[in-house]
Amino acid sequence: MPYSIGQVAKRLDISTYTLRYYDKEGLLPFVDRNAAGRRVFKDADFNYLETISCLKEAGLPVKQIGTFIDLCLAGDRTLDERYDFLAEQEQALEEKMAALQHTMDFLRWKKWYYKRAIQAGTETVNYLPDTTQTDPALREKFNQLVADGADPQDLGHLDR
Amino acid sequence: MPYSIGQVAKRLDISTYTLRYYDKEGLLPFVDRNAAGRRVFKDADFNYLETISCLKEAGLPVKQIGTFIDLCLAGDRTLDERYDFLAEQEQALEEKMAALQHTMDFLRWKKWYYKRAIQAGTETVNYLPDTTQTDPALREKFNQLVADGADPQDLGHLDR
DNA sequence: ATTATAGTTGGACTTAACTTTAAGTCTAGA
DNA sequence: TCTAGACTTAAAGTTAAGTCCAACTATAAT
Repeated sequence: MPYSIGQVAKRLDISTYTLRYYDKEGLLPFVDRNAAGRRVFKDADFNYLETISCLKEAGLPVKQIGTFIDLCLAGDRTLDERYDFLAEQEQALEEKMAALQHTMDFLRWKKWYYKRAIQAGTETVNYLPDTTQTDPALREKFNQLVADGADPQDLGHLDR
Repeated sequence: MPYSIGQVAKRLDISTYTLRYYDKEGLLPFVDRNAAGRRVFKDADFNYLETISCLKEAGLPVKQIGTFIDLCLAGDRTLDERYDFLAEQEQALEEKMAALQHTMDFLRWKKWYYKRAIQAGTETVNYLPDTTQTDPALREKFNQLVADGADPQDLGHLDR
């Protein structure tokens, strides 16, 4: 039932330094201390710890996570605020994931681009004549292939 | 056809400081200089700049982006290496997106959790009797609802 | 010719999120 | 009782990615 900082660190696969840093930054006000002043984590604390690591994964700065933890400890009168906070984070995360999907699309187009270059033995097959600029029609073609149902992951696949 | 650092900064919506920093870190070795020593960007450079911003979006550190740019400037003999580099980034990005989806799932479960709490007027509806620990059966129930085809985005929706 | 604006450099500063150090305390086992 | 290992704190150090400053140069418009 009670866990030391070292045990928690191992279980969450983070360092004790990090846990103490979080505590200093106000993320762990719920952690008890024993007579010797050492931190004593309880099972219920893992709910908070899971939330903290989720918000961290979502890209929130430590300070904002602290704000949320404060709301949690303030009791039922902050239920609405907590809901709104999470809804905002959901929205932000949706946007971030859409951006990453866009990045992924670019990566796949570039893989296809290099697949063509490797097969031709030279990057110039992708350039406009007498330039070092990528032929815009090529990207159009890639987009068309994807729009026509090709798997963008496969399009750039290359066996050597 | 030629662009100043300020024009490029505006077009990419980043600061001139950032562009100079990238240059200092070796990300822009392809940029020309005029007689006065000022950077002169050409149209072809935007291919590189787009790639840089994509890799940045993907979360790559500036140094690794520099490595890739170096490969690009080394000519056709690095085509394979460049392909592999991009394939690795694609893989890493897939993993990151999966992790973010997991984070999103958690956020939506918590929204549902708070929706219940708000409707009951107290968070205790979510706890195991006589504890402050979340009832594990509740999360099971949420997972079940999602597995049964409910939209997790809707499940936590709350009108007030 | 003067002035405003945009560019140059090297180097210092900032912020976030750790990470380490120093100096000391506590606890369990030989 | 002694020692190893885990803990405590405050404070300093690190790293990444900018961000800014000082001192200077170049260009364009009045």
